[in-house]
Amino acid sequence: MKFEEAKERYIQAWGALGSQWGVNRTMAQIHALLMVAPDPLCADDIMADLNISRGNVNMNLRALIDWGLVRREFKSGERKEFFSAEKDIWLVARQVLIERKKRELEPILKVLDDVGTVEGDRSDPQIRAFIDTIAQIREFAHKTNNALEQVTRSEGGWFWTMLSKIFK
Amino acid sequence: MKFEEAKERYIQAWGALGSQWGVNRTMAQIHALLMVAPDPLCADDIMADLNISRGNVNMNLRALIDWGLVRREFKSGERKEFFSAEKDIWLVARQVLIERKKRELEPILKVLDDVGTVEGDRSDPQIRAFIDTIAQIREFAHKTNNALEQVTRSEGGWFWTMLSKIFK
DNA sequence: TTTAATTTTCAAAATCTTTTGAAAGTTTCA
DNA sequence: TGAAACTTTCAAAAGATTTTGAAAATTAAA
Repeated sequence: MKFEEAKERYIQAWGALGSQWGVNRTMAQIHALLMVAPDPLCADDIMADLNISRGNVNMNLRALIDWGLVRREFKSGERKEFFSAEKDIWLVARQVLIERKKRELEPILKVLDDVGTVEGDRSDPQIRAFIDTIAQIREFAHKTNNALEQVTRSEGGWFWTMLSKIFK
Repeated sequence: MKFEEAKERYIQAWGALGSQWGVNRTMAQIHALLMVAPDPLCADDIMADLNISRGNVNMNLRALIDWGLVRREFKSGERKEFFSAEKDIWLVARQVLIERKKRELEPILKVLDDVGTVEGDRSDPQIRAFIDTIAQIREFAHKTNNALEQVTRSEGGWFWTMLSKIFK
């Protein structure tokens, strides 16, 4: 396979993966592009490579920065901004876990804690089933949250450690 | 909080969570509803509860069955079909991991294996960076795939086991 | 077989999300 | 300061996804 074709296939696949996991396809594609770029890229580079508008590039770059996956870079002698992505995939995964935990797991924890305090007749099968299932989900969510907390605390080799623990 | 309000909050939150993770909001809501229902529900029950059309209920129920999260139930003396969801949240999580692994992780593994064989001048920084990053992602993806394979193989208490290993 | 109950399908409509592009804003340099 | 280079914003357009609802298909009882 030629380089251009391989790069295209990889970027498309990464975009599709993002889509399936609720991440904007273009955001994932920009991320994919930056991950394989040997040097930081500017907005025009990304516009040309992915064939998208300046506004689109700008918005998605800011989202990536907000997710902690992309950094602004300043090149001496250049007026415009450049951007680069973390290349260590373990650190990328860690950062994604940290953000999704904060953005998605923690808010639902709050809801589960709230609705777990429902008042009502516990002999009503509707209410009893609700309370039981919520208690179970709540326990699961808290345990998952704690596990992620631990796992993302250690910066280096955390996933290796975890994997070797699972397998042994 | 009253039961109806709590149930509503929980179903909305579950739907939003699904959305954020690339799952149809209504599909997640139907799943949420079935998880707290003490007995199997029929299409009309779900239509009434969530205020959605019959076609919508039908399509999303079939998707849930396809994901292995909902079962058809037959009630004696009743002509219509009823539906129930697995209530053990650990088994639900396991099933979701199994399906996402199959649907999303494995296809990208194939792409990474393919694009890793790119031909070209390794002294070109573009090509070198591409090959290096792909190799890293590929290793990560394969390790994750193997870990999930192991973790989802054991039916009971798998997650507990994993969690206790992470913490010890 | 006929009829009634129920489920499934899918084209069109509604809704939601993403993208564009041009105007406004900001920064840098002469 | 003024002008050029560059970035940001956001309303409108395009595009994608979801939902509806009525017709077709299926199933079970009479």
